Amino acid sequence: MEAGRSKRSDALRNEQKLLAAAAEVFLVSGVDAPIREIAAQAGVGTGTIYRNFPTRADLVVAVYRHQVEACVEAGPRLLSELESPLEALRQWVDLFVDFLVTKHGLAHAMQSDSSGFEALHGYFLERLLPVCADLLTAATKAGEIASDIQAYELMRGIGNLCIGREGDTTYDPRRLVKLLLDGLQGS
Amino acid sequence: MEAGRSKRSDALRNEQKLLAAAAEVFLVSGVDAPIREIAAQAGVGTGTIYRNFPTRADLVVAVYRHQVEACVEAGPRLLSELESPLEALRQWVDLFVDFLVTKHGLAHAMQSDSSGFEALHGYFLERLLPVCADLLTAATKAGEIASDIQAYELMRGIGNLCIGREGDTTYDPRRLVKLLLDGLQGS
DNA sequence: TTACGATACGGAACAATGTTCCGGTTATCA
DNA sequence: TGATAACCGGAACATTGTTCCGTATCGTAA
Repeated sequence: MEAGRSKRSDALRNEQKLLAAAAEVFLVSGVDAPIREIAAQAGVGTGTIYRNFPTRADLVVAVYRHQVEACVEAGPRLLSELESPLEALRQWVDLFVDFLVTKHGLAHAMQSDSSGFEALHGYFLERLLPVCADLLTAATKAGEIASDIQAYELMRGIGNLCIGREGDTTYDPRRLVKLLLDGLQGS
Repeated sequence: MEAGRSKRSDALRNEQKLLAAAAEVFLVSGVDAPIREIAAQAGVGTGTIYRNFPTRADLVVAVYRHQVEACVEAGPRLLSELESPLEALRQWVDLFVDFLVTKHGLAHAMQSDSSGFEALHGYFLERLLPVCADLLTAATKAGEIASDIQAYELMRGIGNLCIGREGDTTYDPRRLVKLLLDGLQGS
């Protein structure tokens, strides 16, 4: 593996320009902003975007990779730092929710079944699902959770609850996620 | 009110043809099927659709109006039939969830902030929110609910949990909604 | 330094879909 | 039956995703 030679210098520059431009545009117009808008912001053609990031999900993943990884690392850390696994799960979910709600439209995109966002769903699952599963298992073993819900279902549920226009003071995803977690403790 | 003369007979016929065609297409392709597809199924031009149903939400509302109204009527009935207001709320939510998950993409559309679906959100809220609020208030007064969540937030949360591809056996909205309702009883 | 092949670039071109608009048609009524 | 207002169909336009190819640039070897 690692076949193929390294990229050309201008290609590398463009990749960086694209990442910066995408981060900027995502902030303003959301993760489903038109490709042309990102291309214009970066000062490149649309072809260059597709060459570097074949699907939109690839671009989103690249932009938010650091933050996702931070969430991945937080799982085991919280589990070791805190007495209660359930409390660790709660704090980890807080991080996850914060991440989702601060990225305009990301939660919506994560569960979307169109526009080449499937890969995004897959990436998040691949990285975060094991972390969540560990937290869930630990809390269950500690007898702090009565439900037998699976990690996948829980994450999808949390992700779905985070969907919504931001700035809506009458809908706070955090309140609902808290209710959901409360529900884990048994009826 | 009721100003304006009655519609022409061909206009009425087309309206019926459109409702039947839309119901058919929604079943197969979901509520965000292309307008042209619905027009073709009905055997009319796209202009005719826009004349009868200016926004996509208007068409969706017209197609599902009966079922929404059934849900509206079920609220007070359950409340009077059952001893426990919380149980009434649970059963009513069951009806609501059944309705959402059996309509391909409806839950998704309800919270969408684009494509002229805002009116759909508004219609559902206008009809169902008071019903949900009554159930919630009754359950709270009966001391069966500890949370001080508002009806709007609860309905949005339930709606969001119902978003997802159907046929996914690993994600069951009903299980998550149950957890959410369990959470209402207090942590 | 220059020439050449590989690589990457930009944007035109095509496809899918939403939406508007208008010339022609039809229903209604006097 | 004829006038007219309402209505119809679909062409035309706008937006966005995606592909493709002629051209420009980079890296390298002579």
